[in-house]
Amino acid sequence: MGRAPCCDKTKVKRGTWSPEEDITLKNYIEKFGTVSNWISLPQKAGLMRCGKSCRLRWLNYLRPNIKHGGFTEEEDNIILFLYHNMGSRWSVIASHLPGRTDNDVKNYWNTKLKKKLLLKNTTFKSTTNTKLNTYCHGNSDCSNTSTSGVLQHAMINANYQQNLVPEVVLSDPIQVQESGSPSTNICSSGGVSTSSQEVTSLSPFENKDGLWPGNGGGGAAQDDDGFLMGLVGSGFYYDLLNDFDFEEKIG
DNA sequence: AAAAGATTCAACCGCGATCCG
DNA sequence: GCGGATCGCGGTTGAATCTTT
Repeated sequence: MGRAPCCDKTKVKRGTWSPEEDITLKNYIEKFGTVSNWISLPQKAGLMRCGKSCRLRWLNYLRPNIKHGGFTEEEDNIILFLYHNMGSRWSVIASHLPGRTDNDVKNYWNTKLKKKLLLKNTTFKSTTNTKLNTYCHGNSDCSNTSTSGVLQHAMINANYQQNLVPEVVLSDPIQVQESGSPSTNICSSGGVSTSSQEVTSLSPFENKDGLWPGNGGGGAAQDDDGFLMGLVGSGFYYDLLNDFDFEEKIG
């Protein structure tokens, strides 16, 4: 015996919503406020629709302050970052992007960002003096970096198993100077550990347990130009999109 | 100009989680 | 504590639109 359907599909309209239906639904919700029971809404509002369909239409399209299309580069980075660290948890990812819905983010990932990654998912290379665009947090001096409260929030609160985050292999090792707590020894295989050392590769957000860093530690790493590489709390982050573009940018 | 192929994205589906009597 | 009802999510579909041939 299968699962009972949420509504009688022979008695509800399906497919694209008409402008009239949109107005009816919007007017009803604006008049009566937050919906406590979506299943009974269509009947009350006079819509020949399934309650789930109404909910979806409201959340993904009619709700105020919804943004469609035109994802910014920062949004791309946030999506990439969160996807690589927690997988396809679209609602969580969308919650860090004001005005974006999980459906929008999912579609954007499946149609554009994923392809972008596949096209460039080869060896990651950097060179000396290449300025990684990093996000940072905690005790770090973030003056030279792009910061994001959204990401800081995500980093502190998430504790997901690290997976899929590619290691950045540095074709020319760089000398970095760490400041802050020496306990921020989280980068593997030649990563930043103590003051002034050569770094051959960067493994973001990996500590000895293979988990995301918690809140604590903190420190800053600079390359030999004084550019802050960006230890983040107890972790490290580099800008995925910029890294993907390294070979194009550097040649 | 037309056909074919590719892309986009709104909407649907079904399942696990949560709520509530 | 149990079980049915509902919610919320991620995966998938398919019609509409765009691009290429």
